[in-house]
Amino acid sequence: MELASKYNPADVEGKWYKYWEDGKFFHSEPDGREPYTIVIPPPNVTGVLHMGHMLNNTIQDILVRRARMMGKNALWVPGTDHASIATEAKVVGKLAAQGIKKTDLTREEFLKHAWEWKEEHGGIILKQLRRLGCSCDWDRTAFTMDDLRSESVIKVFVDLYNKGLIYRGVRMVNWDPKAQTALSDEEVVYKEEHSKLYYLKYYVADAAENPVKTTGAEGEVVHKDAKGYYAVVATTRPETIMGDTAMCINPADPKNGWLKGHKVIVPLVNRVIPVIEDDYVDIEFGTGCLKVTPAHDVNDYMLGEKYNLETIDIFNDNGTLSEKAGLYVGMDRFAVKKQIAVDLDGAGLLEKMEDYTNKVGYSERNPDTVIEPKLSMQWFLKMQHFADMALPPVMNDELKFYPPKYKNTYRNWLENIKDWCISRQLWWGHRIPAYFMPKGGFVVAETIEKAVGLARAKSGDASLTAADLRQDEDVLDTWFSSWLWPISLFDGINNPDNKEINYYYPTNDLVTGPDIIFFWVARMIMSGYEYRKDMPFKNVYFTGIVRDKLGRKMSKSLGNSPDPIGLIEKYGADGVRMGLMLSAPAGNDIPFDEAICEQGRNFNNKIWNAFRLTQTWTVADIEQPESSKLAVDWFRSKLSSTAAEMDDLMSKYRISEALMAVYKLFWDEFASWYLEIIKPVYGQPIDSKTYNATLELFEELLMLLHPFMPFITEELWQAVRERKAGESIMNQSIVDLVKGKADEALLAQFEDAKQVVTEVRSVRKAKNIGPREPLTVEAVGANPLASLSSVILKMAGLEEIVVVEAKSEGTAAFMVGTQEYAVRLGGLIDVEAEVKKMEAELEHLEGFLKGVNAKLSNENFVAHAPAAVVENERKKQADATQKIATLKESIAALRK
RNA sequence: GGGCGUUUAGCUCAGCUGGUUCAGAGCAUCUGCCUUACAAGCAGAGGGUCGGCGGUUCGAAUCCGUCAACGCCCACCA
Repeated sequence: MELASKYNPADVEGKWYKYWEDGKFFHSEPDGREPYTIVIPPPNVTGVLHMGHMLNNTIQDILVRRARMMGKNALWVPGTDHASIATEAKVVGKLAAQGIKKTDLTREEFLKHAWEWKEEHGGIILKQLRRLGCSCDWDRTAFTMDDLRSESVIKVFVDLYNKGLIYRGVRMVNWDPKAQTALSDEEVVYKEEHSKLYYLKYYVADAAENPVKTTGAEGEVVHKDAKGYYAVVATTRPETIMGDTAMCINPADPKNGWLKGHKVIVPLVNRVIPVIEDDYVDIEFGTGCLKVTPAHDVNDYMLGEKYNLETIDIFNDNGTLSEKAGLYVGMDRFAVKKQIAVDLDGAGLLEKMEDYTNKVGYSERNPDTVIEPKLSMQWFLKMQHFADMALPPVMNDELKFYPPKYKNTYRNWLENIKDWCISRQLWWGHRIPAYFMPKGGFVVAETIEKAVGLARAKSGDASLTAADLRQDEDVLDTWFSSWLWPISLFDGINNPDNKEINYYYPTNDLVTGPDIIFFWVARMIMSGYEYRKDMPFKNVYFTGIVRDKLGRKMSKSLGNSPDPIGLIEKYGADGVRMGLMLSAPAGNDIPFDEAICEQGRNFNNKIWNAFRLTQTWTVADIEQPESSKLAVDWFRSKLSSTAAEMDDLMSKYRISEALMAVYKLFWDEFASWYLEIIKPVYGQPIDSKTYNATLELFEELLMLLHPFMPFITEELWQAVRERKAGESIMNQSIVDLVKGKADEALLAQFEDAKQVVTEVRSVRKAKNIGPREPLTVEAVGANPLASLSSVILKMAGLEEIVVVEAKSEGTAAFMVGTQEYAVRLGGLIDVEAEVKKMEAELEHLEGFLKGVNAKLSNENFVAHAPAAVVENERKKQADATQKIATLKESIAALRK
């Protein structure tokens, strides 16, 4: 068979993926084996694959494929998230492009459009994951809004409500005026912004009946002009003054003490408001006077509660000013901000403006929308109960975080937990199962039928029917369904004692980004303990963020994100997987440079060509050369020790290091040493013993590589020998490889032999001697590597290695350990260069010896250091002394 | 304003509780090679006073303190 000299991934990837999928090799059912389970972090149903997904899913696939080959019953459950707000925003956008406004549609009509969109775009990402090679059990593909998952969500809501953990109430929430919904605290992203601090005049209103009494005390600041006394308030939000219902000072503030007990006038609005006192106010900030707008600021709300202030909500849901504002009604909040500054200034009420930098909250899903703190009626989940359960297992490492630094982040959040606003004023999502009764009040139930029953009982009106009940319009936060994912995927909410949940739960590894540690990871841990009394996963592996090579986040607007499918087409899925993994140590951000995929592709090619070499040989029943026998023994040991090393690295989630270990094993040890040793002279046949051993070793290498590079390894594994139908490399066991014993002594000896070969090659290069020019090497005194002579002869192109008492003239010497070797060069020797080289080494060694001697002559060292360390220093001393003597002799011999 | 993390070769990173022959890897670089598996390759080579300073110790890249730079998370200073 003629094989191309370059591996072409496009020829094989589709073929083998289909083979795996058709063969149901990814499918898992509970059985007697130990399970290994991963649930996918469900990507947004309408999303497309980006580099973050590529990284994340490559890691998961490596873990699950390796577990499968380690004899576990491995299951990776795929699925997608309905992504309530993000998807709804996309659908709204698409409808808008068609000239349809959401507000013109009924809920049912809108949902029809949304489902159509989901059918059209949903699943693209799952197809893309197949291109990557992901070994998900597609038969189990789930969706957070499919029937089972929806039923689970509703059931949990009802349960938590009945437990008194869910409540409904008017609270200050984060309002997204574009999507017109409340958001949780976690969905608000704060960005630093350059803005202005406006200093506004609030005139004293009651100077007539309550004369202003200034004390003249030190530090007092009194403002007065023709119109009377006034206070100055510094604010970044002048457009909210219509909602002011008090002004607040710190009772201990000497600047403003004279304002105590007075009333002031809100500028432009002309409302008279009281001056209240609270030590919440920072004396140092601005003027020490704070305007209090209970409806539009979280802290002001708190003050409002405390002092029973009136709350004037001046905004409509879409961010324009409402009737209650009295001024600027119908104008957008940002237009008002501009206009009111002009108007205040015109009225002489703006004392000054200063540049100011502050943090402004934006919607995570509508990144250009400024969040408005707003009072509204919402549903909340009490979190303290959950935080109490979820903190200990992580802190005591029952549930492990990799890297562990995220434990701090986690703890910090849980120790300052706030209630979770779970309702969203959206249509795409799980509708809250609360039903309002005609005469007020509501009931919470899984179904309308149950709700009717409850409503009759609660209201005492037995004639109530479903038509009388009005279901809450709101849906639940997306994360209120994803937090159940590891349970709901196995139907463990609806059916808590089923075989699957009992078998697969708790899952093993969760692979995700640290950006959703609060949104998702923490909450899954909470729901896990609430509904299974157990952790949802044993380990969490936090990946880094994929950045471009300049260290910037990848983003659409920067256009610095490569197209993953394009990369796969260019380098092959295996090449891209490898490129990503080589640059991805756990927990660090990944500066991704497309060039690294070349390394992956080149490695594929190397493997391909190693296979190609084996195909060129003719096999004969001839005697096995000594060197080949040694090579086989050595490489078996090498493979075992590397397999064990990989196992250790994988257990610590040091995936890129495990990959590097097998990369070097293949390229440096197998291709550069093993194959070169056993390679027959061109045209000559290979003995069958070596040939068979080589194919076995090659297969074993493919098995170790398979989790990282599934496609090429399957292709070659299938090509190495005839396979039965339905066989696949992905089902082979690597347990024996990992447990294999290595002959450490042989490995060490081989390293020395390799060093001899390298030294000889180095001499050849320095002296310009061709690689096939036969040479003789002298081993001075003895040759401890005699047993490996056949290997050294072949690899260094030597005629023979002779043991001599003293080395001859005209040789280039080198040392391996404490053993001296010398290459006979005849007339080619350059005495001066040789002496120079040796002198340099001598100098080096003498310096080294000096250091060792200093240590050993230090009484403190000998007295305090452990015996083994001292012993080692003595050995260093002896070795160095011997080497120095040898070198000196050599130099003297050359000089004579 | 708190908290965490990072700083080791040109680049990306290892280096665990201080001591296994003067600090390692991959990539990149340099030199020589189209040697019939592979130029997406082969062979050889060079390259770092471990961010600065101070301390503990017989001994520090490794522990402590401090400073600096960068990054991340959290927080109600309008």
